[in-house]
Amino acid sequence: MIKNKTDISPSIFFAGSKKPQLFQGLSEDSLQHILENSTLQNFPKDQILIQQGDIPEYAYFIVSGQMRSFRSNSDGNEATIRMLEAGDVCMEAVIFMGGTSPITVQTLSDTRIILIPNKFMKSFAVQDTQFANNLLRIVTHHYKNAMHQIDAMATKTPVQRVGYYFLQKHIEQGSDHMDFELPFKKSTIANHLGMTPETFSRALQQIKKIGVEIDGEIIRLKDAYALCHFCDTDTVHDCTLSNKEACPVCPMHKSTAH
Amino acid sequence: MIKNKTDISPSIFFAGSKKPQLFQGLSEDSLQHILENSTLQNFPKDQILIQQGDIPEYAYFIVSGQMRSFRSNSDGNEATIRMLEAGDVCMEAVIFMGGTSPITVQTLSDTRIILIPNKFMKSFAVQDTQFANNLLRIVTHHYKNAMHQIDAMATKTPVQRVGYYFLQKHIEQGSDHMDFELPFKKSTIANHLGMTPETFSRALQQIKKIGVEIDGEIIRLKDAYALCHFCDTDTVHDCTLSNKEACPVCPMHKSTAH
DNA sequence: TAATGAAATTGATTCAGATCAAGAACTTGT
DNA sequence: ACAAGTTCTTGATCTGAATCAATTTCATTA
Repeated sequence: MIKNKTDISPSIFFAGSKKPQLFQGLSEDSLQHILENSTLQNFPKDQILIQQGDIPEYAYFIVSGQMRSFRSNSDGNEATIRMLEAGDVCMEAVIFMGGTSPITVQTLSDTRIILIPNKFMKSFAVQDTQFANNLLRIVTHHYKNAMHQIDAMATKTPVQRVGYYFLQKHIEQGSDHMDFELPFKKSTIANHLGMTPETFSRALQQIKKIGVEIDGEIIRLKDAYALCHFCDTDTVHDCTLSNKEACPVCPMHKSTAH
Repeated sequence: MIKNKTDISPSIFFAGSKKPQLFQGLSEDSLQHILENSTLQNFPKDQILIQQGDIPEYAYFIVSGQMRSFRSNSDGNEATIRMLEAGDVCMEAVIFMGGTSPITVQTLSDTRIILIPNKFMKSFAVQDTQFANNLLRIVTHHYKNAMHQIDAMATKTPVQRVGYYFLQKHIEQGSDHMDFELPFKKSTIANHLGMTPETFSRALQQIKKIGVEIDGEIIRLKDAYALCHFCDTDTVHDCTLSNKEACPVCPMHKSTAH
């Protein structure tokens, strides 16, 4: 473990578009205090940072790179819980669960991470209400995503799951862009959506039929409403088309129509 | 909406075995303050308290009765997220998600509920660090359960899911008792475990073969280790048998053996 | 640029769990 | 205690996604 505290300056994550949720609304002092207690470290691809069943030592703030968290059973089957990119935090929820980690965390690329010690997280959450509330917002957000995942696996077809995932990415990257890039390997996304790579691949073929071009990693929408079939009550609010009548299946109109 | 503030006294939930997580560690003043801002109300069976897509107005603390939260899609398929009993809180996570509710909440029996207003929850969480940390603990716990649910649906067979559910209930109700009662209707449990009632029923038949008697709502273990097959790294820590060598499949021993 | 290996696609087959359908067991109320 | 409605169980069938298997495409490195 290389401690190079002096290397960490707030500029690291201010490089990104916006201040990460975890640090929003914190005073400069608080932020400084967090960074002083943390360490910055690089990890190679495919490194396991913590194993399911281990005691969590750190929360991981991703400066650059990709990771995933997953659970695996004795037969070697894996269920991907989250796929993470720069700006995301990981293990921050696990730390407050108490006990050992229910997930394994693994890098998917060379990754630069800020390690925030478990004990510091816990003690600082009690000291700083803003920090506690940031955590609360982040964890509830994860929980919401988990609800979606449960719902998707229980009631949605593979095509619907892929479509919903695409819709989310589309909205994330600004609905004005008609194309976006898959941020992860297809097999990783497939697992996260609870299906095999084969099924994912076949779902892509289906989705082409409703006006979505797929060119390797690049997804291109032929018209702005191509993914509206996959929208739901949670997602409409983030949709810039939602108030436009043109949307063929918008759940906002539906609720009043039906 | 009947406001009968004077009716709410801390004794209501102290009747249960232990102080509910939500109120743990709070000063008497804080607790009083919460109750003064809340209302107590009775609801009949099968009442919808909030619909998916609605703006959450309250967090629900269950004094007595049963509820469930679920998501449903346009085809009428439902995915049960949680099943709740006396002492549980609901919507406390949703309130901090922002936006509309991703879940519908429904009573499963006549139910007595303390309604804590959304706005009060949010403002009090910023005022009182202990309260924020209680929420954090509760929400992370839900999140952990959600992870299990995802994992179970992605990688476990129906029999394994039922077995794991039974193991949890067994541990909850004190591992010394060799029998316990299913707290919910079988079809509700089935849905929560991501299967049809038929599949649940067939899974019960399978489970009988490994030494679990099923007599209506009553589940009786023929030997203390009957459910150990379904244990995992998260659950061992709550298992009173875990340090006993007799456990045939304990993951704690496995990890060192393999 | 060719060679090697990994990832993705495509096809054929299998199988677990959903669905459909009927009957049994349990509740509830009169 | 009986009738009516649930809920649960059991059986038969069907179906969609997993699995198995073979290419194809793409990425990496010699």
